[in-house]
Amino acid sequence: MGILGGGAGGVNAAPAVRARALVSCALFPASAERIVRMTVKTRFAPSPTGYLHIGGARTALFSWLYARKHGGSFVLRVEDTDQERSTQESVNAILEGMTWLGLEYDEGPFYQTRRFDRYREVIQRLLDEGKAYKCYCSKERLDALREEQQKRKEKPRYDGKCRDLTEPPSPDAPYVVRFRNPLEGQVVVDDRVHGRVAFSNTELDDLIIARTDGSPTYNLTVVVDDMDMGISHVIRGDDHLNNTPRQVNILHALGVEAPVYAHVPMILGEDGKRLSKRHGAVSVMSYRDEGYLPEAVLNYLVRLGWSHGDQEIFSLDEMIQLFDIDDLNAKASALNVSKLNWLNQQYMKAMDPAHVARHLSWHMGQLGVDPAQGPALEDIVVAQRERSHTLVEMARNSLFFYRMPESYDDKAARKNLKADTRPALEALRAALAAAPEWQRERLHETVTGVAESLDLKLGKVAQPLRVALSGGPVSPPIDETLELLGRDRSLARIDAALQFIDQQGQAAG
RNA sequence: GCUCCCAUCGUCUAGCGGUCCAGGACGCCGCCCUCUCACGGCGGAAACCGGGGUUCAAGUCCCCGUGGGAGCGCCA
Repeated sequence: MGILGGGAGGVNAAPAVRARALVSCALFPASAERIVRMTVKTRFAPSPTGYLHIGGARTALFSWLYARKHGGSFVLRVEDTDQERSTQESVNAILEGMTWLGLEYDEGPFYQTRRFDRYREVIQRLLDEGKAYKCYCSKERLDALREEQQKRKEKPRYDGKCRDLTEPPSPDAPYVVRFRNPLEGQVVVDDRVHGRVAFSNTELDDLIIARTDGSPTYNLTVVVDDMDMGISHVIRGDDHLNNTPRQVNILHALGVEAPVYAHVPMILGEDGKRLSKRHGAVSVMSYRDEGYLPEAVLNYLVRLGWSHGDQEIFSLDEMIQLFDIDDLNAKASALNVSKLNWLNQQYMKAMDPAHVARHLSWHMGQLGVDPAQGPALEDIVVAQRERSHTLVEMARNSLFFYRMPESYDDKAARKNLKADTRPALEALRAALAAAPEWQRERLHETVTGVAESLDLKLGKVAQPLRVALSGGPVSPPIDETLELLGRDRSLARIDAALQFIDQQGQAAG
């Protein structure tokens, strides 16, 4: 079960959806048809000002899973209205991260900068309908206002000076457009992870929806896009929870229903503090660089804030089938590298070695090794996966299969490559040179044979041999190591070790 | 400062009023296995933030406190 299990997959999800829809029908017969037809559409809407953040990747994963589970679609939208900070490199980096994780989108990427005409149209409509107004207040006045309010220990907000203005102060005075937020009542958000959250309209002010240059702001573009794109479920970080009532008000002013919201908690660093660069791996691609399999990262992320009983390992199909927003935790969760390491190893052990080998190949390349010049990587994977947590670790520990170790591990050499062990190495060299068949079981017999003939325990001959072959105290079982390394390389390394022992002897004498 | 959110082992979590002297996982400790390191197996230490209620019964519901976090931009 688990990792490799294709199994039942998403097919089983369909009846569940239907069952839920039927319940809704019973409660709201009038809207039954609409509910049944409503297709799930989720979105991931990063702003391209950096890399794909691990927290962003998790909300993207949740959105993606939810869409997949319900046979809906997943939209990628690039929120690049801040033209100062948005870059194409960043867009590429985000796309690269999504691709590496395998979170393919069904629609998009849509760029907000290409939809300015549409936003202008909506802003104009709001203006025409009196649901928005022009504000001529200068930045200076606004700054002063804010400062004063803070001094008075009040929540800084716009005072509505231009709200009821009928004439502009001067014919071509510059202005921003503000949304006319309701003065009374409250906005209730039925959040799928936080439950019912009520905000009083008196806490909200008239936010700017168009800047002096006419460009739209975030709260406006989000609302227009979610509306136009038919987003049914907005799954995003809970740092947006406070923006939600404003967005709901704009949506209502536009005459549409708000989508379902699910504000997922943010991810914390290992120290429980807000994730930042100093925590190391914050970008998704750094997880590739550090040797994690995308499947393991996905599994790790899905378990952060979500669970299904005691199950720890989920195949993609299982995730799709079992994931539900209602099972999301409301508490922020801290990253835990040791658990990721464990999971990654579980995946390396359970997945098809050929698949793991493809990833390992990239890491070998990073270390300057051409895997074609040595044992098949698939075999290396099988030999090393039990003693590696990451692909980087696996690659480093496997370097000796592809090139002569530059030096011996100090401690290991002192203990195992010395005059005392020379006879064992010599005997091994002779026996291995004469071995009729270079094959694991035979090699095992050869090594144990040498040990017996010298009346030594296996460890007494295996360990010096290990150091001779690998340069250090750790390697796969000695027979396996020999088999993978091959006869020529093995003999050459024993010779080198014998020579090393002699040199040490001379130096000492 | 104001508003909103959050609170079970170190960490990720189970728990959806009685089955909890709180279960699982990672990590940690011990033992077993063993040619090294591991893997694996077995065992162990380790938590309901505090205080009030509600109830026959509270980790589970309510309130307050405390502690964390987020938002309050012509950023997104």
